[in-house]
Amino acid sequence: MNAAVDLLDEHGSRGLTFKLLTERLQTGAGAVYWHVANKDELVTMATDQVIGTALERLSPEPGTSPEARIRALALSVYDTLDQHTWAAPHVVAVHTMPHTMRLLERIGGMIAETRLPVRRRFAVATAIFIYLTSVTAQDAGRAVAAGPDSTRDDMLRHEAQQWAALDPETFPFVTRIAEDLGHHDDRDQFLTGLDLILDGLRAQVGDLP
Amino acid sequence: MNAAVDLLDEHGSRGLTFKLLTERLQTGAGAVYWHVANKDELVTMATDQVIGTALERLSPEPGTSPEARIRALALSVYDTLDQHTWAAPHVVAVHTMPHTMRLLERIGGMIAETRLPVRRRFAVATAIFIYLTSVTAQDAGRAVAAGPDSTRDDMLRHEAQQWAALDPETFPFVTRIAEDLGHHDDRDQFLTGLDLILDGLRAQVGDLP
DNA sequence: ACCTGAACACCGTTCAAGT
DNA sequence: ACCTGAACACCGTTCAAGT
Repeated sequence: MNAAVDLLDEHGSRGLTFKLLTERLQTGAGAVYWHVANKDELVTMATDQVIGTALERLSPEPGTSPEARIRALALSVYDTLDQHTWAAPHVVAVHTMPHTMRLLERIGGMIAETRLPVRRRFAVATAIFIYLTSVTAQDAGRAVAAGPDSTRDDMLRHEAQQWAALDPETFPFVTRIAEDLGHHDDRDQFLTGLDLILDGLRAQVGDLP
Repeated sequence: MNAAVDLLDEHGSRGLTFKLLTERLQTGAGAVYWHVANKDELVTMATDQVIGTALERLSPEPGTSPEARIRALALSVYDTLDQHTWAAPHVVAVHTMPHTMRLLERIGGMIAETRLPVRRRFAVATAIFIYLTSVTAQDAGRAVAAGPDSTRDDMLRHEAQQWAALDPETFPFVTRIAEDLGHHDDRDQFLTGLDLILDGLRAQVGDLP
């Protein structure tokens, strides 16, 4: 399984083949199939393992507000998945896997410390959980699409140029913000959305220290 | 291209093969490759076309607040992508495609009607755009994972049982909300997160009529 | 300019046989 | 119980040849 994570880091989920895996493990294909049902399950298990490392690396930080700790937790997961860009798109299928359950449990625990009404806890905790996993997946997916050959900046510059080249009459907004895209950071962007959600949460709870 | 969308609806992006496509179009593989570079590009173009239909089906609804119109737009896209579950995961790669640009333009235009400071418009508009596309992608991805054989309810029930079966000591939150998962609706869930974001937006703008 | 379709390289999965 | 590795079915992509 660790070998699978390594190979996925090197080649991505598409680039991982049973040939590569059996070569590295010095075994036959059947050996792998004795432990997993198919390639999907293999990648899913590897993905859950990555989620596990994100939880491990997090320091407790007691004393701070639940919202701040949710923020820190979300960032830790974001950064970890950013290092394993192949993993994020598979978090979808992983809702029932052990480490991913631990992640939801942590978020829920923090929400429970809030003065949010009990009946709203499920909805808000899963909303944050879903925001976290799915936006991370999208950002990581874009990083994969960019490829290791072209740098992220090159790609953003290229995209910004395409935006700027659009017709300003039909695309007044997009053409005007095209240059903002140039110095855009996915991580900041992720935080902006997360903070909007946390602001919404505070608004529902009533903001007191 | 329309044939591609139909086949994708029938078989999903994995199930779409050049064999199926050339049979339906009564041509050879080379004919398809004359128009697209590879399968990825084919699916990307089909995905953008789906986004286009989501924008088409939307009625203008003038007079309502920008936030309410963003909500309606987001729901339209959500529902359309929900009917083409194969598409959502590919919206990532599509940020530069024509209809997807129109979507961002629309959101941005509505944000511009808000009293949000100009320098924050880019960040907030893309935050909403990213929330919309990526959460939709996750929900749709889960629908694909469930498969057409087992119903959604069966799957949720099964997942809820797994949650309930966890150790209540280490998973106090998850086990307690397990039953909420039973009558859970992805669409409501999507709205909960969206409303949190819109609440956050209103909090930043100052809520006036 | 656009299409044909056979050929190629490759990959996930299976399975009879081994230990 | 767990591993071996050859064999199978299939699929994306290419390309010389056609119109």
